[in-house]
Amino acid sequence: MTNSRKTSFQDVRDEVIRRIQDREWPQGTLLPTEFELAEEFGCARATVNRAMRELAERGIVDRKRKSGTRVAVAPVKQAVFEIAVVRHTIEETNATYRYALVQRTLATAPDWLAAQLNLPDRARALQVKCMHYADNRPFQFENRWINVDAVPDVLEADFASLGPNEWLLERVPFTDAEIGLTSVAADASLSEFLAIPLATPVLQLDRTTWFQGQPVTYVRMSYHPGYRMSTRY
Amino acid sequence: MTNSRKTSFQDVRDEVIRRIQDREWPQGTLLPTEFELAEEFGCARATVNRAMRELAERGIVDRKRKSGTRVAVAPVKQAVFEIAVVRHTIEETNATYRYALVQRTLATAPDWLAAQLNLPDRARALQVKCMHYADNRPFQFENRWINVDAVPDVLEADFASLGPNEWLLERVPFTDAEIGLTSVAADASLSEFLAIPLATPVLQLDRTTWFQGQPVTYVRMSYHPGYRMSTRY
DNA sequence: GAGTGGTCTAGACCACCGC
DNA sequence: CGGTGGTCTAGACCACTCT
Repeated sequence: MTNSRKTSFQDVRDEVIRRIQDREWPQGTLLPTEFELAEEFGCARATVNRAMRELAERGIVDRKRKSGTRVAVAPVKQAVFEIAVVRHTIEETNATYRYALVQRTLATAPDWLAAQLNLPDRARALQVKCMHYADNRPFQFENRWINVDAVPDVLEADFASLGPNEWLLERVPFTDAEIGLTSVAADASLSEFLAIPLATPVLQLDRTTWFQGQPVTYVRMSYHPGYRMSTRY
Repeated sequence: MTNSRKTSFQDVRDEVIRRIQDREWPQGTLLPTEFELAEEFGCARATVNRAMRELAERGIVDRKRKSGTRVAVAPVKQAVFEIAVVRHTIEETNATYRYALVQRTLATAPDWLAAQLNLPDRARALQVKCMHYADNRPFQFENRWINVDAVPDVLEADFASLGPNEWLLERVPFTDAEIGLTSVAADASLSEFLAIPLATPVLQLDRTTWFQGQPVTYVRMSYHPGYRMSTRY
């Protein structure tokens, strides 16, 4: 016997998905109530609820009390990019990871950074520039500013062998982040570190992170040309 | 009185998050069992389960049968980019959207496309090039190929006033998609359409979509310089 | 084998919202 | 007001996996 002793919420979920995909329930259709579906599938209402809640989270259906559940009209597609530590990204491709510190400077935060992070006047920031290599080929250039007030310990970190990203993750797990993706032309510095011609198009990811409302760090990560950030959904 | 008549799964979830953020339960800590937490919070185990399942989905904790629940060590942060229809992206900024068809060509699929979409030999593909403007300024250039076998109706669509993206979404909701983001230099065609100098860095999003295993369309969307794809998490 | 999470049930009450 | 989804409970059995 197959392992279908009970009607599971996954059975309900998958069958509803099938009916939607097969146009048995076209866009905008009002679905049966949870009670009716529970009867049809011969299961408890909670089981149907579990299945439908998942569909609602995925944006496949819209649910409203009293109104009922409808097949979503314009499903908002979401692409989930996993932002992992660079080292993991590299090691996943079976390449050898190498880290190199380029510069570590303590200074008062420049105006634009103070504005970006909403820092008080004359706040101190630690700037860290470093490189990440895959099989000894330049993979990513990292340019980071760390809010010293938020992470006083950072003054004792030399970042000689461990990158600031991994260092921070171990100590100050952030609660909020803002990410941006742009395309920029390599300037003189970038072209040297990434070993590419001047003005080569480069994918640049910038991120600002906060811990419980306090700004922690701002970072710009520039990838080697040809890097493709990808995902499925 | 506040509406806290019962211990809700949200209370449990938020309290657990607090303890993790406040380092009461540092990374790697083994959490109490569901039964113990249920006792502590004075609620049913199912309630605790609901809360913990949500944290597991967010990657905040790792759960394993028998082993128990642990605070995730290197929380894999996920960035969710909403891939909306261009028109919505533009109208959200209160700009006026304008669409223009550039080219519509029916031909046999070129080899590279056949390979990309896994099409049979000599399959027909409809190529559609078009522009999306925001307040009459070039916003995005779209270059798309549509698998005619998957969407025969497409031959009757002229795409004169409605873009292929919106047309397809109404008819062939895809089930799977693969997305990539790269940075490219504007070629001659792109520099004309986007009104930018040759070789300007441009953010390019490419996407292949399938409907129940059958390839539907492949599209490259090139954004105007300065476009920043962003999100929070 | 035994401990832990995963799921299901049957019933209950509540919250929202359209009528 | 009444219908629908949202959630909680108490108990049960199952499935995975560590020892």
